[in-house]
Amino acid sequence: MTKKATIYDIAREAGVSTATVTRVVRKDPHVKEATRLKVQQVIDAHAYSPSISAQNLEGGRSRTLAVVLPVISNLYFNRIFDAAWWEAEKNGCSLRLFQTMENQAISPGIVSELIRCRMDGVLFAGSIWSEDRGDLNTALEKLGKYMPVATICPPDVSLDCICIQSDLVNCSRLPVRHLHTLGHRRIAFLGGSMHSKDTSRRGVGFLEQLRRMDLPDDPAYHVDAGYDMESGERAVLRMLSGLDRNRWPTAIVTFNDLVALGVMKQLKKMGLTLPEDMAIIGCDNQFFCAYTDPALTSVDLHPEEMARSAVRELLLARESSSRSFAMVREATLIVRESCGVHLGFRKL
Amino acid sequence: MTKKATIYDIAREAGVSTATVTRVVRKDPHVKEATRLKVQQVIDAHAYSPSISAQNLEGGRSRTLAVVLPVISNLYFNRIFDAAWWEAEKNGCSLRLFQTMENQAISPGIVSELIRCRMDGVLFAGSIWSEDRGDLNTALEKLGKYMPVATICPPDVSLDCICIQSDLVNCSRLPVRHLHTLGHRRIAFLGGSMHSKDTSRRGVGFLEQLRRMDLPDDPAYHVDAGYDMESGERAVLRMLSGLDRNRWPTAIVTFNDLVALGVMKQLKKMGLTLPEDMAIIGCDNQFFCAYTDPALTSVDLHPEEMARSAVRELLLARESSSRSFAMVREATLIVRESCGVHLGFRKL
DNA sequence: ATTATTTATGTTATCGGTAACATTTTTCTT
DNA sequence: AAGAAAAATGTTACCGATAACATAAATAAT
Repeated sequence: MTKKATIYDIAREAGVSTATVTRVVRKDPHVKEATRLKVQQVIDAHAYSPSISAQNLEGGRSRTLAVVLPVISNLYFNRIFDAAWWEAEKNGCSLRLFQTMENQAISPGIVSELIRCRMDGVLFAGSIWSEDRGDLNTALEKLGKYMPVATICPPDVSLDCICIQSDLVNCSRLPVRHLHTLGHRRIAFLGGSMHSKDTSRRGVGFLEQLRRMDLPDDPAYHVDAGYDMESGERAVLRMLSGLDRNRWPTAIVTFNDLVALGVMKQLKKMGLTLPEDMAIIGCDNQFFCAYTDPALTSVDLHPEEMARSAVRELLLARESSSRSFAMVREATLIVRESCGVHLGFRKL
Repeated sequence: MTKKATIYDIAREAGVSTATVTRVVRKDPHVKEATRLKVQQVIDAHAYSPSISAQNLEGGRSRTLAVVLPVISNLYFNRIFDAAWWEAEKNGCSLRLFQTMENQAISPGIVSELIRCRMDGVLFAGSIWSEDRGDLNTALEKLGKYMPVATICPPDVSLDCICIQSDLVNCSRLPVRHLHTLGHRRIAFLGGSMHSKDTSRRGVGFLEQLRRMDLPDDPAYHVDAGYDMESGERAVLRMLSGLDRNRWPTAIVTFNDLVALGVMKQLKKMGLTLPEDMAIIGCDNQFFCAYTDPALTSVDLHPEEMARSAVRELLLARESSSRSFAMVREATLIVRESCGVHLGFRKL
C-alpha cells in the first residue's frame, strides 16, 4: 500500500518551504510564477493533496454537515438526505449520514461522535411519530452548544435552533376537504398511532378537521397501525371486519403512501373495486403513487425543499451567530385517481 | 458556541499528564485506581472525548469505509448502502457515502477526496449499465494503491480487488425459463440499452437465453429504453404500436421493477388485462412488487448480501494484505402473480 | 536497610497541515 | 547607488492526540 506524499515531501523535493507549498495549493497570488510552476509540477507528479485530518485539526472545523435521521432506507428520509446532499455539494460542503434506527432520539454515542468530528452543523430529521422527546431535546440542546442545529420535525420541539416544519394542519385538512367536496361523509384514518400521548399529530389534526367540517368522527374509523404496507393491510381488515357494511367508511386517509399501498391491496383482496367502492388518500407523494391502480392521490410535504432550506440556513449560521430561524412548508394535495375525480364521480 | 475541551484541559484540571488521560480513556490497566477515578471525573464533567481528526492524523487511518455509488435515491443502491452500513456498524467502523451521479465513473475529485480522508477502504457499487469503463478502472486502480477496494459490479471490471458480482446469467435465465415453462414463446425485453457496446449485459444474457431455448429473438421484441417508469411506458407503447396484434409478445421481461411499473400502467391504459393478456417479470424484487396489481414476479439479486460480504472482506483486507477475493451471488426468482401462475394459467 | 522489580506516571517527538511573523530578495524612488 | 517599499519565501508555534521512552514511586527480595 503506497504511502501518501506529505507536504514535507513536496517541499523537500521542490526545494522550497512548506509554507510555499501551501501557498501554491491555496492559489495564494504572492508566489513567483517560476516557483509556482516548479512546485505544481512536484505536486502533480505525486498527486499530492493535503490531508483532511490535518486540515481539520488545525482549522478546528470539518467543512462537513451531519444529517441525523432514523433510516436512510425510508423513502421520506431518503428524499431529505438526497436533497440536502446536493444543496451542500453546491456550497462546497460535504455531508455525513448518521442513522438513529427506531429509537428516534439521538443516542449519546452519536452526540459525542458529532462533537468529536467537529461537525459544522447538524440537520436532524425526525419522524412525525417520534416518542421520547425528552431525550431528543437533551441531545439537541447539547449539540447546540457546539454547532448550529437544524430540525425537520414536528412542531413541539421548541428549541433555539433552525426549526423547519411541515404544515400538518393542511396536511390533514387538504384530504378531508377534498373528500368532503366529493360528497364523502364517513372518512377513516389509518396508520400511525392516534392515542399515545405526543404521537401522530397527523392523526390528531385529522380528527380536528372532521369535527370542523361536521363529519362523523366515529372512533371505529381510527385504527392505530404502523407505518408500512403490512400495517395498512392489517388495519383495514381489522376496521372493516368490525363494522356492518352499511357503516363502512366511504373513504380512507392513510398515514403515508406505504400504508395506502397495503390498504389498496387488502381492499382488492376483499373484492372491492377502487375507487368506486372506496376512496383513498395517502401521504408523501412517493414516486410510485402515479403507478398504483388506481393512481394514488397523496399529499406532498415537500421534504426536499425543507432539506434544502435547512442546509442553507445551517451554512449561514456557521458564519453569523444569529442562529434562530423558523419556517413552515405548506403541504400540497396531488390529485390522481384514487378518489374517483377522473370519473366525474362523487359519493352521495 | 462552546469550545470543546481538549486532552490538555483535562490533564491540567486533573493534575496529571496527557499520557495518563489517554490511558484512562483507552482503559489501560496500568493506572492506579485513585488517579483513574479522579481523571474520569474531570472527563465526565467536561463530557470530554478525543478529537477524531487528531486521532486520524496521528494514527494515519480513519476507521471509516467509503461507499461510492451513483445515487442513494436509487432503490437498488439504497439497499446496498443500508446493508453495508449495518455490517460496518457491527464491526465498529463507520461509513461515508460518495455519489458519482450519472457519470458512472469515479471522478478524480472523489478519488483524491478518498485518499485525502485516509479511508480504510472503498466499496464501489456501479450499475449494470455503466459506460466508460476506462475511467472507472483508472480510478479504481489508483485507489487500490492506497487502500483496499471492493466492487459490486458487472463482470468485466477485472482488477486486483475484492470483486463481487451478481449472477447475470441466471438473472436472465430464470425469467425466460419460468415463462417458457408457462408456455410463452414470444418474450420481449424492455429497458436498459441493448446495443451500445459494453452496456446491459442483462439484455445480452436475455438474448442468449432465448436462443438457447429455441425461442424467437425477433429484434422487434427488444426495445432500448431507460431505467425508470416513464421509460417503461414509452418503450411498451413503441414496441406494441409497431407490431400487428398477432405478433405481439405474450410476455415482457423488464430491466428492473421500475420499468415494469411503467409497463403495467401503459398496458392497462391500452385496455389489456393483467396477467391474462400479458405476463410481466421485473428485476430487483423491490418492496413494492408485492403491492402492484397483479403482484409483480421479480428477480432478486440480493444486493444486501453482496454489500455485507464486500464490507466484511474490506475489513479483513485492512489487516492482512491478501486482498484478492471474488464471489458471484446467485439470483433468485420470486414468483408472484404477474405471470398468472396463481390462476393455474398458461399460454399456448 | 539496600538493591532489584514491578507499577505508575511524565516527557517528548510525531502525525500533516496552516498562518502569523520574520527574513530575504526584488523592484522602485530619488 | 543608497534607501524605501513591495514581493517572495522561510521559520516556527500550534491544532489534539498517541506512544515510545524515561523517570519516579511503590513493592518485593535479600
